[in-house]
This record gives sequence, C-alpha cells and structure tokens, in this order.
Amino acid sequence: MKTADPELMRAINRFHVMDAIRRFGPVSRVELSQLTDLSPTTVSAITAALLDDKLIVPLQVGALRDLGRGRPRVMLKLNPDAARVVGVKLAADQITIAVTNFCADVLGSLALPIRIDRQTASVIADLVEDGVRRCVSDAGLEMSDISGLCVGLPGVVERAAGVCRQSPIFGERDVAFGPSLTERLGVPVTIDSDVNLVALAEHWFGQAREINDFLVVSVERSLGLGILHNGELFRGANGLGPDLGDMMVRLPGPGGGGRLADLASETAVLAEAEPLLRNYDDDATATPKRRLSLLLQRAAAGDERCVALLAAAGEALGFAIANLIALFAPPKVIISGRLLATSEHFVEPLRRSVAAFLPPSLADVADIVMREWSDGFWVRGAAAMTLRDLYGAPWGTTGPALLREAPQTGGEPL
Amino acid sequence: MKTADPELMRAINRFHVMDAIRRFGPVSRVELSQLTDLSPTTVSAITAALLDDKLIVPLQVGALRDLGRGRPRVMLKLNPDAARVVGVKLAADQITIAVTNFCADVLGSLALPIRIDRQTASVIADLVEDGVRRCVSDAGLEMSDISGLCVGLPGVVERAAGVCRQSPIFGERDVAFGPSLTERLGVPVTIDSDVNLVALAEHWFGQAREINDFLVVSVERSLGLGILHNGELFRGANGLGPDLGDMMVRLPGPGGGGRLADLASETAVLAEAEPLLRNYDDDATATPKRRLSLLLQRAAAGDERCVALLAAAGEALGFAIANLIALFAPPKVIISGRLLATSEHFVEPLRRSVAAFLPPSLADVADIVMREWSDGFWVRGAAAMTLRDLYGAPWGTTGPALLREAPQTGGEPL
DNA sequence: TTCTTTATTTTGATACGCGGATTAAATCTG
DNA sequence: CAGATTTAATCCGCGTATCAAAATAAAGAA
Repeated sequence: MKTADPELMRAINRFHVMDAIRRFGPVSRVELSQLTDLSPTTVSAITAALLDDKLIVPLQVGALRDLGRGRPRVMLKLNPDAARVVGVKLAADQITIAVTNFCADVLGSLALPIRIDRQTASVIADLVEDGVRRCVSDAGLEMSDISGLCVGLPGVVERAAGVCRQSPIFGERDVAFGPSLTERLGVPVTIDSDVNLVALAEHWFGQAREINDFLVVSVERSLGLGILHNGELFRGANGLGPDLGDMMVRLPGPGGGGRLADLASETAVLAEAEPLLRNYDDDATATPKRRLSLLLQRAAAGDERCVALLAAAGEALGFAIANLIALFAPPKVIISGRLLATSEHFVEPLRRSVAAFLPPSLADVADIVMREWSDGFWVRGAAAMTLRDLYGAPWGTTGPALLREAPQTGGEPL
Repeated sequence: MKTADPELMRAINRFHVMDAIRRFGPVSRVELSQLTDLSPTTVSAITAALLDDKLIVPLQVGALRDLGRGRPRVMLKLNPDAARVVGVKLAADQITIAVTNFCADVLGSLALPIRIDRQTASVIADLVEDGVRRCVSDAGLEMSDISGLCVGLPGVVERAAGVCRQSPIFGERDVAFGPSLTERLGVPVTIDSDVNLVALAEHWFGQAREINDFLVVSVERSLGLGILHNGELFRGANGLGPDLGDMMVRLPGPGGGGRLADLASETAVLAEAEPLLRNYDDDATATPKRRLSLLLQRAAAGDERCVALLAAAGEALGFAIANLIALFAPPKVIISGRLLATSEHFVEPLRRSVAAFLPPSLADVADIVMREWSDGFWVRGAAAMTLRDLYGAPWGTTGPALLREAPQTGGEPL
C-alpha cells in the first residue's frame, strides 16, 4: 500500500469524478457532488482541472433544459478526443483490432482472419504490429496519436510483467509479448487475459454495469474465466489471471485428463464428436465452427449420442462454475460461447448441474445468463482496459503506468 | 470506495505506522520513517498522536544501546494496556475463550469441553456468554474493560451482518449470532469463519508473517478454508466466507455426494472407516478423536484398506487444493488437521494429487506445509481480528466499526 | 425591472504531509 | 571536563487538499 499524501487524495477523488462522468453520461457538477459524496467546492475544483487537461468538455448549451428556474446546470462529459487507444484481441483463427477514442467509441477496426495458432510469438507480434499500424492509419491517425494499447488473448497472463505464461495460441511459454510490442510500436502496451477484457466491457457498457461482482465464462476454442470481485478484476497472487481450462472437474481416467479444457472446450467437444460426425461430414478439415454447428444440428435432430456429448460438456462446466460460485458468491454469471452456449442441449445440463452441485446455502445467489459477444465487444473491452489506466485509478495494481498527459486535439473550453 | 479527505489520509498513514510498530516490535521513529516511506516529520506527528491516545508507549530507557554516537533512538511499542479483547473459538466439542491485551498476549483463557454440536443457537450463546464473563473475571477484569470480541466458528459466515449462514455446530440456518452476543455482553461482537481467524493469526504471528498470499486449510470435523489475498482476508461477494466443504471434487455417485466434506473431513473418513474398525474397536461411541487415531494406527500397521481410505481422502483434498491454487496462485498453502494431517498416509497422496492436478504452468508455485495449531493459536487469531479493527484499517470492509477510543489504564508518557 | 431560485465559484478556515532549519541527547576528542 | 561531532527528533513555513459559508452567475417568475 502506498503512503497517503495530498497527491494520492487528489488522485482518488479525481478518479471518482472521472468514473462518475464516464458512467453517468453528461452530468452536472451538482449531480457529481451527490454521486461522489464530494462537496460542490471540491467537484468544482476537480472538474476545473479536468477541463483544463481537456479530459472532459462541457456539453454544448441548448441541450436538455431541465425544467425549473435557477441557473441552468452545465453538463459535463468525457472529451472523446482526449486520447485514442487501441484494443487487440488475439484468437486462434483471428486477430481483431480496433481504435477507439476516449469514450471507447470505435473509430476504426480491422479483422484479420488468420490462423495464428502455433505461430512463433515473433511472427504473431509482426502481424499485430502491421495490423495496428494499418488500423490506425485507416482511422486517419498517426501512431503518435495513440496513448496506449491492450492485447487480450486466451491463456494465463501475468499482466504486471506483460508476460503470457501459457496460451493456446503461443507454442512457447512465458512470452514477453507486452514489452515486445511496446518496443515495436513505441506505445505503452499491456496484455491481459481476453476474458478479463470482456468482463471489464460488461462492467463498463454491458449487462453488468450495476454489478460489482460477477463471473464471466467464455467457451470457445479454449475456456476463459474473468472475475470481477468488489468492482475490480480479480487476479491471483502475481497478477496471474486464472485459467478456467486448468480447473479440474473429474479424476483423470482412461478417457483422458479431468481438466475442464479436456471436457468442455470446443476443441475437446469436437474431438469427442469426431467419430459421431464422420458419417455426416467426411471433410475432417472443415472449420471447427462448421463442424460444431453440424454437431449442434445433429443434437437438435435428436441424435442421442450427440445430445449426451453436449450434456456431458455442459455438466462438466456446471461443476466448475458451481465451485466458483461457492468461492465468490457472485450475484451473476455470464456465459458465452460462439456456438455451444446457444444450444439448449449444452445450457440445460449446465444449469442443472450448477443447481445440483451448489450448496443449499448458496442456491439462487447467482443468476446465470447466456450472452453472445461480437468481436467488437471484446476489442472495446481491450480499449476500456487501457482507458482505465488513463483515467488513473490510484489503487490496485494498475500495472505499468501509462502517460498521464494524453495528446490532445480538439475540445472546446467554456 | 470512500471519498478521500485529510481524515482518510491520516487514517491510512496512522494505520501504516501502527502496523509497522506491531510487526517490528519496538522501533524508533527513524526506522518507522523508513518502513512506512513517510517523512520523519509525519512519523513524529503520528506517533505523538498515538502516544497521546496511549496506543503506544516509549520503551523504558536503558534498553538496547545501539552502538553509535548521536542521540539515542527512542523505541516505541504497542501499549499492552491500550485495550483488552476477547477471542472465542467454537468447535463441535469445545468452546475455547481467551482474553488478550492490545499486543495479543493472552491474559487468561478458558476451555469448555462441551458438545455444543446441534444445540440451539440460544443455548450456545448462553454458554458463550457465561464462559466469556467467567474468563474475563478470572483475568481480573470487568466486562467494561473489554473493547471487543470475535467469535470464530466453522461454516459459512457473513461477517458484515454477523450472521452465520450455515454451520455444523448450529442446527439452524442464518443465525444472527453476532448481534445476539453483542446484546448479551454489551460489547461489540464480530463473528467470522474459524479458518479466517487462524489465517490472520498465521499472518500476524505465525509462519506467514512475510507472505501476503496464502491458503489455510483445516481438516477437522468439517473442512475450513481461509484465504489471504493481497494481504487481506478474501471474502465472497457479500462478505461471505467460502466453505471448503462445499467444493465439489467428484461427480455425485452411488457412494454419496461429491462434496469434499463427504470425502475428506474427519466425519466422512470415520463414517467410511466404520466397517473397517468394527473388529478392533467395538465401542462405536468412542470419541471421534480416539477412533481416528485407531484408524491411523491401523494404516500405519499396514492395513491396506485403511491406507486406501486415507489416500482417497487425501487425494480428494488435493484435488480441491489444486483448483484453489489454480485460482489464487498462492506461494504457500498451510494445511492443518488435528490428526489426519499428521499421517503420511493422508499427506502423501494429497501432495501427489496436488502435483498431478496442477497445471504445469503453476507447478511449484505453492509450497505446501503442514502445521498444527493449538487452541490458543485459534483464539489468538480471534483476538487479532478484533485488534485489527481497533487499529482502524481504513480500507476494505472492516465490518462494524468498533469503538475508536479504547479504555486506558496505564501507559507512561514520555 | 426586480425578485426568486438554483448552480457554480470565491473566500476563509483547517488539516495534512513534506523539506529545511533547529533543538536534543548522546559519544568522541583533546 | 569542555567543546566538537553525530544522530534523532521536533519546529517552522510552504503548498495543497477538502469543506463550509458567503458571494456571484444565470436563468425564470412577478
């Protein structure tokens, strides 16, 4: 814990104000004063500083006239042009990149449907570098306009060090991807688990805006877990993001290990489904997505074995989720998976097994919802992660400090 | 998060100083300045206030002469008489109570070997009340000398509300034990999971003094889990302490549920061992402790089935611990169990299964150690929990605020 | 135009931490 | 034994923070 000095004090209150402005759209100073429990005087001082730094702007007058007499409120909002950041999402078969402004509005995006799976880290870094440069220039910007970049990827990530301990998309272990990209692009780069990004996105502009504790589970090629706990992203002891795929849900048996990744990921389900699909889909080289949808079709058509297979996967995931609920007691669990999570043959068993495995004292604490995220959503989460740093949350391990003074362009002062 | 004002600032720094004094015994102001990163001026001001409040005292001169010239340092330490607190540990077959001073030195203790198992909550509250009054008076104190009390008990506890959601020692659910005792004793009472207390005790005066992230697992009648994460006790969303017994480690099968409590607790092990022991111990009414030690004897003597039984329990616990390590990545895991944890036939399989189930990227992060706690240790943890509140940690949900101005008696000013 | 009402800013008071100068209390030196 | 030296702790003044109260600004209402 840092020592408390006036600077920290100001940083904390400044962050409160910024956060309130971000969350509650255009707000007046009086409202901010109520929202933050700060005195009007202090709010005035802080907003003056923020206006001075061009991080916020007063809303053009003539906007919403609040019925009533008195002096009209001046509404304040984030200055979209206060900074630009880049978000990158790495998946096995696609690189998605987006440039956003300070409000996390997407200014330009780029999707590269490339299999980066098992490529060298440096090759991937090359691809990302090129993609980012291209995306930035397509948005009519220079790299020097960019204040920061965040890369989300599946696997175990040590955010503080910028190191990816292990990921399905890297052959290597312990890849220092963050520093590598920082050097290539000349811009501060952070990396994080992809699911953390989407968890932050849900918290900032998704379904979980009001909720400070929730779990995010993504079922894709691999399994991801993001935890928001007490309003902060949860990380293990070294800032390590936990990997849901590493959770054990069965005793390792003859059929394979008991890791959840071996039971409920797309990859695992497809591997098991292979013999079942052989009759219907001779093309074993079809994309996983196609093969998965074939499996779902077969299940929907009533193929017992396909149904059982999906049910087994759902149950395994439910087992793990029940354990997580027992630990974190989150009021909400958000589950997503490009295809799997859309099938009742997967979701129903999942729900049932969560209910069955949850201790009675925790029954009904967690509301389990399914949700599909576009690539844009992930990437917006990545951008949000960088913005969060720019806002300057003074507590928690914010990771490497980004430049505080963001390059400015427009913004009209009072 | 609270809003930051000068008061919070001072509270934070004051806590830093108090914490440093607690941890590093008698220290001088210069040392405090280095330890806390505060300027000598500030340390001087804060210690002056603490001396004024009689929370700390200067060590009698003539103490350790630090070789060197200059003006000698004045060593400061906690004022033992600044407050008295009571710690209570509730177990199925025993109530342990201790009164400590402000340094967590035990002034008097009392052990009531009573089976409170399945008693009414109000009966138990009666017993605790009487015990506390007795223990306090035996220590030559009045109840009015007591600043606070903390009760530790197994099960799921919602500390903030003082409610025990569910516990093996209460027949009822949702027992508002804290408020009930507060009213009876006229003293602020908090309750917490017993394992949290022992985790705090390890952090304050045990093996984990230098470590800010570790797990504590207790294998007794029931299973307990305490988590220290980032230097703070980890709690679920509503301040709920997670219960290790509720973790699922197997699919529920014909042999029973897959809850860890049904597989690795003393109770579960004994239930399974019952048929094996029948030949050797006809007295089925013997204490669990005796029967357990008989089981261990049999295993040590080479009884295959007893060995297998212990191994199965150890493996199940290892399974759960591996999952917890995957989540929290703690450098240390402390395991205790009155008897089970002392047997290699239990511990070895546990270690093996942790190693087997842990993902390779996390192999060797956690050092697993066995540890036996005396009842005094638990109770000292309970006292420490109350002291922690008195010290006034300004962050985190410290629960109900205790009186800030503690009753004073001695303490010699400069 | 003048009052009323509400939002924001200005003013004055207070609390805090910090750096530099100062005092305190010992040892060392001659 | 007196003065120099050294190290610890405190005092003084500055800058900054919040906050309460008073003052000002900007509207509508009379």
